[in-house]
Amino acid sequence: MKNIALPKKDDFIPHLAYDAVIFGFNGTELKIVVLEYRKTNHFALPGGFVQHKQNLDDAVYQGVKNRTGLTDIQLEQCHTFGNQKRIDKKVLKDICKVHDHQINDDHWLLDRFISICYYALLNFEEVTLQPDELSDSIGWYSLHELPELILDHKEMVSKALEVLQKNLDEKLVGMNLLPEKFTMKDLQNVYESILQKKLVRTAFQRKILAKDILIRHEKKYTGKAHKAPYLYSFKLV
Amino acid sequence: MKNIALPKKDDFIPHLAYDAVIFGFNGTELKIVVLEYRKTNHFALPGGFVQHKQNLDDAVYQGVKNRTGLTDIQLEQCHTFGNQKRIDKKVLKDICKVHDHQINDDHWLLDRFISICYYALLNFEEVTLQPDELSDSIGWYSLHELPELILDHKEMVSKALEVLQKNLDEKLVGMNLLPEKFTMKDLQNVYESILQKKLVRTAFQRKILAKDILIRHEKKYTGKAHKAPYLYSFKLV
DNA sequence: TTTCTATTGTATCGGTTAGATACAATAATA
DNA sequence: TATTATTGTATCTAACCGATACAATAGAAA
Repeated sequence: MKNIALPKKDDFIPHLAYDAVIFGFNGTELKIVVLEYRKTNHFALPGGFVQHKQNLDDAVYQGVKNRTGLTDIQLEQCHTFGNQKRIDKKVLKDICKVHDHQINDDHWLLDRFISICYYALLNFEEVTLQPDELSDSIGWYSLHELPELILDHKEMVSKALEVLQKNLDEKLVGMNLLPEKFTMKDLQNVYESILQKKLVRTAFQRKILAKDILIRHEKKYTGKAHKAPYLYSFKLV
Repeated sequence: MKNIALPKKDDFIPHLAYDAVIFGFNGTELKIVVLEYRKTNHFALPGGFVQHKQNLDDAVYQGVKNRTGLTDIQLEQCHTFGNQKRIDKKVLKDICKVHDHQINDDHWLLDRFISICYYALLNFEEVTLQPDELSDSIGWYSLHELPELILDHKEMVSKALEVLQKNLDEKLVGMNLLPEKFTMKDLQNVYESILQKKLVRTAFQRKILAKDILIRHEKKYTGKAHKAPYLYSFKLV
């Protein structure tokens, strides 16, 4: 393993970071991307810093791409976390030590940081996560089985989910959360996973069909002993 | 006029600012607080910087209090503006020059800043605005008659209004915007000003009364030749 | 082939909500 | 006393949602 160079102080806006809550759906459950820093047992959301010459939004897009391998994702801001206590020197020292960097207490990486939290929603099955060199592993974790996260990253997840739920009806169409063709039950599963509650099947079907956003295709024969559901796709506006 | 000391670089987190959109209601219209920097003809939202030892929320509360004289206001975050181009060296130089401070192009106040935008709602009639020493004037401006604002402050106003509209039904907005006792029409005016559209009178009245959040008091005789409306106040939960 | 079972698609009933309309009550004026 | 503008409320209708019912399956079991 080669040692990673630390980010250079002068490249970045000091005291400012971003973190991203990336939601994915695997057909059953809502999951989020969490990465583990090499040999530290520290789990965290993908995050990073903003360069002096970068737009904030661009920095987040690029940074998430670099750290996860994900491209073409639609990130949206959800909250800025600015508590003065959101700092944990031990965590960062642990991370740096693994790469043979001893940093002092006054190193800029150990400063107080304000972090702007973004979130995204994407199709779990159409992407491959690529951990960067800092990370030992990167993976999808179920919301109910998250490892302990560093700093206030757990709070960020809660906030992102809250914002996602609030905007669900406006946001979902066009989000490539499902394969091209899907059943009504598949779609209902997405809603239920995000809203974290059961929906009434008949009312859900009626509501979605009334929106007139779906095209009905052939039936999907699953081999099960019951009526086969139709497949649908989203109407492209 | 005595000269104002510039904020000291080392006290504050560099490149980081906040701005606040403070909504008030005068019985007819929604207005916001805008201040004018002395003798510069530059109008801006009240804003400032975050000290190293301050929580972000606290910094905004304190800063808004210092710059406007407003206390006990409930500020909420609405968006963080991080475009790299949100900078206007001329404006800041103008402001500093008035106070006999010549600043060079590389002065930290002319750096690129990321600004976290907050908003608040308050009772127009119960507050007195106190401009700070930087400001020539501070005042309430109708949304439709805003002066030209520096940087992207106009965009901040739009964003804040959007967030306010989205959260209107949960927020019980009138509470902060109306005098203790008010008529149903007063409350409807608040809603209409915020939503920027006319509401159906009878449906509005029915909806609000159904919420069971109002106490009905005596009638209000205005001297007009028609039935006098009841006065209401909010039930304190 | 017939029967059985689980699931899907749709219709219907009742309750709630909102816009539209109607109208009685009323405060001051002509 | 008649007039006028506004307020408070009731009613009609349409839209929407949960609950329920039920027919239409697709395959397995008998």
